[in-house]
Amino acid sequence: METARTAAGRSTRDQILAATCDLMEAQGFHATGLAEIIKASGAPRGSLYYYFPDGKEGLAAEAIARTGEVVAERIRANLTADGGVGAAFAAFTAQIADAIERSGFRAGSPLTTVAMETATTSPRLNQACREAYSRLQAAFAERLAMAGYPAARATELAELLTAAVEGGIILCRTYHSGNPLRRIGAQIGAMISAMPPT
Amino acid sequence: METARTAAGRSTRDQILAATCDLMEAQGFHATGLAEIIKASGAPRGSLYYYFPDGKEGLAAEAIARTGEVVAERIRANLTADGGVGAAFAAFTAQIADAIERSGFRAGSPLTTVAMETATTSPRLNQACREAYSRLQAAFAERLAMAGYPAARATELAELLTAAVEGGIILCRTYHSGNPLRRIGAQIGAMISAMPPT
DNA sequence: GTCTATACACTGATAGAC
DNA sequence: GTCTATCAGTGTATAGAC
Repeated sequence: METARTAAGRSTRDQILAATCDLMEAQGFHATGLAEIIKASGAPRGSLYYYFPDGKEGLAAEAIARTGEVVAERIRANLTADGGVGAAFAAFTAQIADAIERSGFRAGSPLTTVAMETATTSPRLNQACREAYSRLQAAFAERLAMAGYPAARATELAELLTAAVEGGIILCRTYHSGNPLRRIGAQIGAMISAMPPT
Repeated sequence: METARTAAGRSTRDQILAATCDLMEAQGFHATGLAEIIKASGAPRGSLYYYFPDGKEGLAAEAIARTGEVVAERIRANLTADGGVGAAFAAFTAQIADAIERSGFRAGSPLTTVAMETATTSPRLNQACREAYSRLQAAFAERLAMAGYPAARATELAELLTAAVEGGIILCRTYHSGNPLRRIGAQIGAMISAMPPT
């Protein structure tokens, strides 16, 4: 399949997808209109249904999938195991807190809103969210396994880390401050450090 | 101000508010229409703007406030300190997991979706969410203080518990299972038990 | 590939009768 | 207090020209 390229080298399809990711992260599924996506992406108006014949739901499903990959990759890249997993996790959450602040509290937890909106109303988007969360958890688990945790324990702990980060981001965006996540990361980090991998 | 009562003894205003709480918990703010609220509440069509002259936003703000009070009360009632705070927290999360399953994964985290949708788009709803979350955290902190934690430490730990529960519920609703929250509650509970209140 | 025009179902909100 | 009628706006989606 041929893909047209813009001057910036990103395909029109890609621009639409990227704008969808951003807007749904900030506002969720229902608050984000197709018109808004087109406007934000700078893509040609007529090409949305050409590239995404399934309309808004198909577009959102792909956006969720991409977000899952991007975030999982970010976990692998930024959750370094130097100085122990506990300290590394605290530093990782602090990094996220910085990014949330820089975004003006529009970014963070890019799956949460859509996941909650569609958990029982769109099987397709629910499935996409499941797969995306599974990727995040797998990325955490991979890092924990590398730090010496047995596979089962790594999986279990990864689920806790995923939830703690999600919950922390919700508080950050609500309170317009990065500090809740920083404090949560520090506390979980200390707890991890106090408990051996065993 | 006089308040009309229905046969069931609940005011029309109350029915509308209760329906709004339920629907926004399941779907969020933008997906919930006023028509849907009227239908679900069984309230007279003409009375919505009579009781809530500020329209949807005012109605939602009150629903958020009520939800905050209800959930904080539930924390105080169900987070018993018997057998240590760690075990009590694990039991508390298991209770929530049961309720989520019983609801068909429509209930749980009644503030999350609206909080995320409106964090940067509606100052009024953002403020309502802040106050609601503060009540939850205060309820947790109160229980921790009763268990022997110094005030500052209780506040900090309460923030972690709030975030962990929120994050766990997101996973439960996404995966259509109560187990993520049960596992998370057990892990946090164990960590708390291993660390003295100091 | 992209455009415009358009269909048609809502949405939240208001006015005025009863 | 409640109802109905109505408004203007927006939502997604489609058809057909270019």
